[in-house]
Amino acid sequence: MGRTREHSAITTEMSRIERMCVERGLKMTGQRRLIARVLSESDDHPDVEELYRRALALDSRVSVATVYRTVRLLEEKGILERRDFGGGRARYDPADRGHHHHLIDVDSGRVIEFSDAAHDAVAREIARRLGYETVQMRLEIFGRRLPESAPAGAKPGRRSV
Amino acid sequence: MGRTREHSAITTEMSRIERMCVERGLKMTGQRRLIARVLSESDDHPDVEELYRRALALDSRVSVATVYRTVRLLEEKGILERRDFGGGRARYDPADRGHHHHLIDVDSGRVIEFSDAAHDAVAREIARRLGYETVQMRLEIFGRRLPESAPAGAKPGRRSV
DNA sequence: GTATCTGCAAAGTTTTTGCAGGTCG
DNA sequence: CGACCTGCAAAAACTTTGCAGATAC
Repeated sequence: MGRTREHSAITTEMSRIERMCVERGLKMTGQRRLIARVLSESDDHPDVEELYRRALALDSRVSVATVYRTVRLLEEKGILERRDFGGGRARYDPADRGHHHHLIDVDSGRVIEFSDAAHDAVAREIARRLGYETVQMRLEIFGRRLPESAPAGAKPGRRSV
Repeated sequence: MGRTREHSAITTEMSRIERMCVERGLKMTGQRRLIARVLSESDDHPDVEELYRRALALDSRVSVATVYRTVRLLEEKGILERRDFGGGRARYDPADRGHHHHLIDVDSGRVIEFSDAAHDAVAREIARRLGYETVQMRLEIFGRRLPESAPAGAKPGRRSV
């Protein structure tokens, strides 16, 4: 919580997202740098409201309108992906984190994130056969724990299968 | 445009969705019957606006508010599934239709339904590897039309259907 | 310098809700 | 009859936009 206020101090380092912005020739303003940093430091799927809150905590010189404008810009540039998890708000996910899907335990409600290149290839091939190039995809599996040799201490977290 | 106009004639038959409502003990009003019928006769994924339009064409004694209230009710009862295909509007899909996935054209908003046994097998195998038995799954592919025999004048619009 | 960006607030969209009257069971 | 439903319009929730001043390159 207690994020120190370094403000616009000796920020020698460029955030991961900012680097992508620069690579794409975007004009970098203080606000964009700020939002890029917030995005780089987030490993969840924040909505605009949440991004705005996190940005404000670092520097008050930013408005919601700018957050909206920036995420839209970054989405157009392929830096962010917009996700619709329901709930009426768009949520954002840096595109360089790779796709991940969700396995939802129907009994406990727990969500396991995973990624699977083979699956994605299959899905992309389906799209191609239908005449489409895949821009984004979302797979949600609802499942029930197998009673088998279940490893006892299974921990939540991203997994590659 | 030639939607058959049986109107409120000798509607001896109960629509598919209406039957599901009755089975769940819902009070059936004229509006709910109407909306149930529209849903039963639709084989796409209409949003509320579109449902309202189709309902109005059959009987003018219905309001958007009631359509919103009804789809929410039917969703809670498991009769409808709410889909987020982007475009800002929720779209609805009767839950009793067979298992299928969706390919969403990000430019036109059009939705293509498909099913693919090979894909489902892959997904089931992923779940099994994670220690889960698949109960249900949902795949949504967002794609852009491949420049095959594409006519030159296709402009990416905000959305259509 | 100049094209672009930003904050503010007002306007747009989509969905929900308060209320008075109407309907189902 | 009593509980619930509906229409209407106003409100809420989320996102976009017009404009004047500020800023990056």
